[in-house]
Amino acid sequence: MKYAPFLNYIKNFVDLNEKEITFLRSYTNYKKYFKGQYIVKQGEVCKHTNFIISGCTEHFYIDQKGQEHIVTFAIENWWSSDISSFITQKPSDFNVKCLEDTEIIQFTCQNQDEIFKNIPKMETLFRKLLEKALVSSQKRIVNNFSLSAKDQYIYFKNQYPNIEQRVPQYMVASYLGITKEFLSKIKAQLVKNKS
Amino acid sequence: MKYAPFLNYIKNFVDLNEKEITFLRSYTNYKKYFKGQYIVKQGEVCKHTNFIISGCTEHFYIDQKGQEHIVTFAIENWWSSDISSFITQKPSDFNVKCLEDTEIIQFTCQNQDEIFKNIPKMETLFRKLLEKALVSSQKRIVNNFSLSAKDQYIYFKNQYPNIEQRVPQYMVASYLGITKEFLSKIKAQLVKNKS
DNA sequence: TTGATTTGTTAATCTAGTTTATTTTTTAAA
DNA sequence: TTTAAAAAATAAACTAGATTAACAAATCAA
Repeated sequence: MKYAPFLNYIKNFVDLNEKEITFLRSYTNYKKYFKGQYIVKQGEVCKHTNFIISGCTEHFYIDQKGQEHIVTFAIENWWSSDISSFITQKPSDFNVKCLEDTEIIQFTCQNQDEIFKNIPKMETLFRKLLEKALVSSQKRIVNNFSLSAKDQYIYFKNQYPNIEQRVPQYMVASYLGITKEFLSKIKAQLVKNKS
Repeated sequence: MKYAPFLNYIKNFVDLNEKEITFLRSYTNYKKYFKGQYIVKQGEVCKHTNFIISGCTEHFYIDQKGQEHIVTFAIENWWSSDISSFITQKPSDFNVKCLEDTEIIQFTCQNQDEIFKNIPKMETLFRKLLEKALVSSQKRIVNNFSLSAKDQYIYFKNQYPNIEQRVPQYMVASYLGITKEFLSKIKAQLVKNKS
């Protein structure tokens, strides 16, 4: 029953009856990707909103200078897509790539509209999820303003304790917006000060 | 008719009938603030979502080191509140202060729920507004990653051409996350290179 | 109309984080 | 089990932007 983790997640927020669950299932679909595969590609339209039921993804882009920047990671029970491209249906500025074998439940823009029309509770859920996502995006900007690289790293570890072990260190550095060399220096410093 | 700019704004996105407009008006209220007054105060709960019909506000916070950071400005036809505090009804980490005399339409959390329950189109509108807000918040993080302070300033001027003339330069610097001295240097440099 | 406060400029010095280069450790494939 | 490739550590030279300080305009209150 591949849908179970998805339906359990939804159940945390809203109660759906049998009919609504059936509807939701018929307007979404399951997909499996392998490590290294792309779910979204920079330059192509992001056609789906994806919910991760297992695995781990990185969201990154390549800037004009050819530099790669990781915007975020996503793991089980997170949503993973490029909203900007999804809502405008224009080419995406981002890549979503699997760092592990990854299973998702996904739905298209059209199907999302149908879901919201037929199950208004789902639109309320999404409105609330967006509120939370906006709050944490703003929080990240604020941290960028106020915290040193070291404190941002500590904040990242506290907020996402499960992620650091699953991704290479140079990716954490990229997420933090610093070089891998500097993160290495920060970690050495933290180890020294602890003892 | 103080409500006109607000209703016109709404009309850009959704069609409301007379009954819905009446409902909306009875669940919102008009308020006027003078230059220098606070709409939201750090440490107090943000009780309203505010829509600016005239004027200009700054959203800022004071960090542990006592430093002030401007997170954003807001002018006519923008929403202005602290979502985090509004949705949790916990004390806000931010201040919203009027940089000019400012007129707003506002509604409480409870009334927002009533509005969404009675006019589902309004919840759809807000869901879409939140999507856009999230996209532009993410864009700001991306710019922070990729652009130099100079290019971020240029981006700011292009994206918000109306704001720079209305606020002092040191506030623009604060918004950009740089010192006023450095912004002054950047501007001198831009003037020199233009000629 | 003047003094006081707010805003903006310039320049010297300083520092958090980058760049470049080399070495070491870990991982994974054969 | 060996070996090549990927990831991490270390260190020196470098730079974008901060800090400090002194001063110049502009605005405002009285």
